[in-house]
Amino acid sequence: MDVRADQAIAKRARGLDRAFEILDYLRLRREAANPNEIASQIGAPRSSVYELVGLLLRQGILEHVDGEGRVFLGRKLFFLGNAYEEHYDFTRECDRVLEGLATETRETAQFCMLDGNKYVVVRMREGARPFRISSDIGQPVPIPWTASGRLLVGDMTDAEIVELIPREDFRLPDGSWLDPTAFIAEARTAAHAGVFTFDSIVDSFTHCFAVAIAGMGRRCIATLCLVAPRDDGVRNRDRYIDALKAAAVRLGSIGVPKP
Amino acid sequence: MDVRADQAIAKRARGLDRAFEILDYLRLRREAANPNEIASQIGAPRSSVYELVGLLLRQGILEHVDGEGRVFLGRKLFFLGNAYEEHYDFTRECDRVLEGLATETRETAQFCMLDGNKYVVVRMREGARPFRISSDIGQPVPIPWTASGRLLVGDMTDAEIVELIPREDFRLPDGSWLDPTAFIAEARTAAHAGVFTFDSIVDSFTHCFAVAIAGMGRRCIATLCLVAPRDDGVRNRDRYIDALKAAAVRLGSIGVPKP
DNA sequence: TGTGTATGTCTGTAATAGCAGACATCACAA
DNA sequence: TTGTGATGTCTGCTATTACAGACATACACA
Repeated sequence: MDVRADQAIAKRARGLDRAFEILDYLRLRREAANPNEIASQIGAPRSSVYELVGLLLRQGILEHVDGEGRVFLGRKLFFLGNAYEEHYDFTRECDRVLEGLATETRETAQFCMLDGNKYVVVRMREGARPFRISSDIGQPVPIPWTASGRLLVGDMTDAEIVELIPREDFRLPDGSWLDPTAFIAEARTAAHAGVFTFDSIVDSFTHCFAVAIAGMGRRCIATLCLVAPRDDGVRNRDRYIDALKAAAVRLGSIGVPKP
Repeated sequence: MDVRADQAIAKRARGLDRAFEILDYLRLRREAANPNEIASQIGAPRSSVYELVGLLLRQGILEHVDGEGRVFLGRKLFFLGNAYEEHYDFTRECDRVLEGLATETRETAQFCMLDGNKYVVVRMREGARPFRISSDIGQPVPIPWTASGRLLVGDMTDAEIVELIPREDFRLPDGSWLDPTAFIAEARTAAHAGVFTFDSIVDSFTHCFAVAIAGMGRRCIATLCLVAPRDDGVRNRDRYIDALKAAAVRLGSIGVPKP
């Protein structure tokens, strides 16, 4: 019943890969689940999931969340994540920079990165508007849907870009098809300028501004963005870009491990 | 029957366990390392570590940090840690509370938890003194060495406490031996009062104040602490305890997943 | 009552993962 | 040059594991 008809023979998955599948499933679900449900949702054998969940519980990577059965990400992941954060020491300064951007422009400011082959908002500061614009933190979004996406893949080769981004992610929310070649061309332009702006393609009322933040090795490892109502965006274009570029400079040492 | 001849038979370790051994090693080392060094440091076969590091790199759990070979904790762990943090939503309020405590008392305020069988400072706000007192974030410390330790194990049974804490952790930094029975007695008193204070046993000049923060199910899942010079601690004892208790109330809903 | 679904446990077994160890480099010192 | 240690790759063997599937239980609802 669960035999992948078209594909090759169902291969036996590695425990480690399954384990991280479980963790990622819980992360995106943002809610506890019992092993049974995890198994059915990620399409893994129940007995395997039960065993792995047991192992992960022993490690503190997962935790029992209620009286019965349901588990969620555990404290150990929190500690490991903190160690990453501390090593690449950007959170503190990043929050300050976002604060400054949001105050100065009154628009929503975001710090974004790639998570594997998706774009995610890592940190955000909402603007000072009656109706604020915001996004979900940590929610994966197809790279081609975002201004930052152009910058984040800007230093890859054409082949790397095509290989990284799932083909279906070029299908935009409105149903139209973004030609990968056109996307790559935009990425090249963006990488060269260090900035990319456009009327958002995930809605009809925002204009997005993104600037690149380079890490140690020249690469664009993150972006700073402003999300503005379209008319404001057009009106303040130069000012916003200047503000973003100045902010990016402040975060310039990002990605450099602390001394 | 489980023949637990610990050292006798060289057991073949599970990949998952080894993987988390690697992650924990890097976390505590706080610096990148190459697989060869990791293997020798954690006492694992080189070939196994090379394979596991490869798998973890593919998953984004580890990342190459420099041109060659050396790896450190990866971005995926950061995302997973963030998801934990968001779910148990305490960081933001916690930082505010620490800020308030540090401002009000001018002493160093800390938020502490157990990481497995060790005590760790999770967040900290230094006090407003010419010579500030501080600790390393995330560094494991033997539970019996700390005031918080009494509270954090206060809801376990005697047997659980003895099983949890490695025997050598009852050897205090000054070389003296803390009888586990005495420690457990202190833990009982602390659990009952919800507070524990003492002249620190890791140095000769601080007095520590700790209050319990209870999660959903009555348990003490974290503590708030103040670390003061001894004379100040004695002088302001009641005031500090009141401040901590008030702060703990503000964090009372901690551990409750967001609605 | 039976029937179906959701849950957790336990087993046997083929597939494979962890390991030992050989091999190949490179850097540097003697 | 030779020697020594640190580094990374590769292979084959077998102890272990990921899996299928049986079993057990609890709770629906007809």
